[in-house]
Amino acid sequence: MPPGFGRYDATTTMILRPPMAPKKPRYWLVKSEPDVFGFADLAAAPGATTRWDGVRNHQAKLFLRDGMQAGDGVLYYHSNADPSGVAGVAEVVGDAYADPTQFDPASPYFDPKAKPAAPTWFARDLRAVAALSRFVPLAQLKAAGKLASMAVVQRGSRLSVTPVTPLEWREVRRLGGL
DNA sequence: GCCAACGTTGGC
DNA sequence: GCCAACGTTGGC
Repeated sequence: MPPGFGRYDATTTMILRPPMAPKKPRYWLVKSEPDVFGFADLAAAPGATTRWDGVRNHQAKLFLRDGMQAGDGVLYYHSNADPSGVAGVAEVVGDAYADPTQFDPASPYFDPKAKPAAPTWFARDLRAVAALSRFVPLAQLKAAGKLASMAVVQRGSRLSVTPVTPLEWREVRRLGGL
């Protein structure tokens, strides 16, 4: 090992890993009932973008607020549908912000305990990227060995926002013809 | 529409 | 802090 190696190494590390290095994309699955707001509704929205609000589960909130990053990939899943399954791909737009519905007494998502100075619930904006060429029904997700660990195929799974691994992301897209 | 699986609420 | 009751989710 040459003299001065440590200093050289420190310098290269600075160059190869600058403080502003882009973050690795993460992947998620969100559930929505197509009778309420399906992937087609998202694609037809202004800018193909909508506010993802009304999440009232703390675990899902943490994924939404702290896990998601702008640009992350999102699998758009239709729940309570015939059949249920993944309909399209979306992306995370911008940063998390306080969910305004928690402060709105007229909203079904109103939370009387929530304080504007310290919001309880958070929202994100999601933008439709592409419908799957082939809808991927839940039965197909369950039959795919690579997807056995996905939250959505687990019995009794109710979380409306769940993480997806890069491998799962690629496999669902492949099954969907993207 | 049924009902299993969860999460939350509230009495104690 | 326990836990029964209740409400909701979501597959089927």
